[in-house]
Order: sequence, then C-alpha cells, then structure tokens
Amino acid sequence: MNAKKRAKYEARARIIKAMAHPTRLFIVDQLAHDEQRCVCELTEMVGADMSTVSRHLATLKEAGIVEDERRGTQIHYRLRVKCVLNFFDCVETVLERNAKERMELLR
Amino acid sequence: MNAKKRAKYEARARIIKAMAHPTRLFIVDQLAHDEQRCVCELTEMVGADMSTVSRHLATLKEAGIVEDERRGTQIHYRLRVKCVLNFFDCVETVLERNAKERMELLR
DNA sequence: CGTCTATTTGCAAGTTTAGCCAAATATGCA
DNA sequence: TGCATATTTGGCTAAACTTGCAAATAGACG
Repeated sequence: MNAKKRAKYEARARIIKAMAHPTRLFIVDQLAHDEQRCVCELTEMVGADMSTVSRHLATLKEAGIVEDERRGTQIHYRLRVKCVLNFFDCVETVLERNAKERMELLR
Repeated sequence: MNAKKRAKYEARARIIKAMAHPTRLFIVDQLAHDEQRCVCELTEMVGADMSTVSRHLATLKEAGIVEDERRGTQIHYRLRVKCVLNFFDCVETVLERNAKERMELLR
C-alpha cells in the first residue's frame, strides 16, 4: 500500500475512530433524537466528569460529526452529518448475527 | 447512563472499533472487491509484517466482520457482513463536507 | 469591573493498541 | 517421520487513548 492510499485509509479511519467509543456513540445517538444538547445536559446523561464529556465532544467535532453553537453561557452540540446513524443499523446486524452464531455453536 | 445501557453501547463500540484502523479498513475494502484472500496475499498488499496482518484479521474476525476458512496450508478470509461497506459512503460524505467547509473558511 | 456559570485545557496515571521479531502451531507432502 | 510453507501467538516497546482533578477561559450580568 503506497503513501497516497495509506493516507486515504487513514483519513477514513479517523472518522470511524471518532465513533469508536461507547460514550461518543451514546452522544451521537442522543443527538439523533434530541436535535441538540448542551454540554451540561450530555454530562448529566452520560454520568462522567464534564471535562471528559467535553473532550469526547471535541473528538466528534474534530472529525466533523457534530458541530457546536454558543447560546449565551452554554454551548450546544448537534449532529452535522446524519448518515452516521446508518452505522447503528449495520452494527446491530452484526451483533444479532454474532448472537445467532453463538447460539448455534451451543447446540 | 446505567450499566445495561452502557453495555449496549460498549458492544456497539467494539464493532466500530474493529473497523477504526487504516489497515483494517483497507482489508475490508479489499475483501469487498475480491470476495476472499489468504493472509499471505493481504500481507503482500498491506506491506506490513504477516504477524501484524494476522492480528488485524483476528480483530476483524473477533468482531464478526470477517470469517475465515482453511484451504490446505493457507487460510482465506472473507466478509461476513456486507453492510459494513455502507460505512465507506458515509465516511466519504463526512470527508467531503469537511473539505468543503475548510475551503469556505479560507475565503 | 468583579463575579458566577458553562466549558475547555493542562497534567498525570492507568489502560489499550500497534508493530516487529522470534518461537510455536498446523498442514501438506515426500 | 521429517521438512517446508502458512499462520498464529508470546513478549516487548513505543505510541495513543481515557479519565478525573485542578486551573484557565469565555460570556453573561449586576
């Protein structure tokens, strides 16, 4: 794999890596339902330190998956690209199939 | 987020994390085109140590994204779940949008 | 201007991941 | 059985990621 090709896959991987964390997935899922949320609300929902949540949001923003907007004293985040929600369907498919296969192996 | 919910997102994240690496993305992409490949071929294409490629394949297999089959002395890998290919489209969308936004910021 | 609130950032510790080399396994075949 | 080939696994190091606490920022508001 040459440098150019490698760079292409690295760019792609950066986006996917931004989704590859339970808390960040939760946030994305939440924003899919609620349109937008401030850091304090998400912190409350996630149940971690606000600094931790803030960093997760920065990771998602850096990847271009969410965008933020200041509203007075707080900052609201919302999904920037809806298609990431498609990930969930496929992931669910994989999980179901894994579960099914594990069942069959037990017989 | 309670324990059950957390477990749900952790399971999802494990799948996505398995995709979140340039080499593994390359492999998935390759298997999308070529149906199946042995470790030696993939090693050749990737250009890393065979042990490294083997581990990447193990990661993908563990997640349920690929499956393997021994053929004599070599082991062939193939995609187990096609829908992961949908990831690429969305990732491309995000990358394009990021590029576009960066252009606009330069004006 | 000073203060309060919301958020981000610096730092340190703990955990995970990636990569290579060497050694162990597993098959095929003479 | 013994050798050759393909693949995986153990061990180790360097780099990356995660997290919370404390400190720094940025607006809002009296």
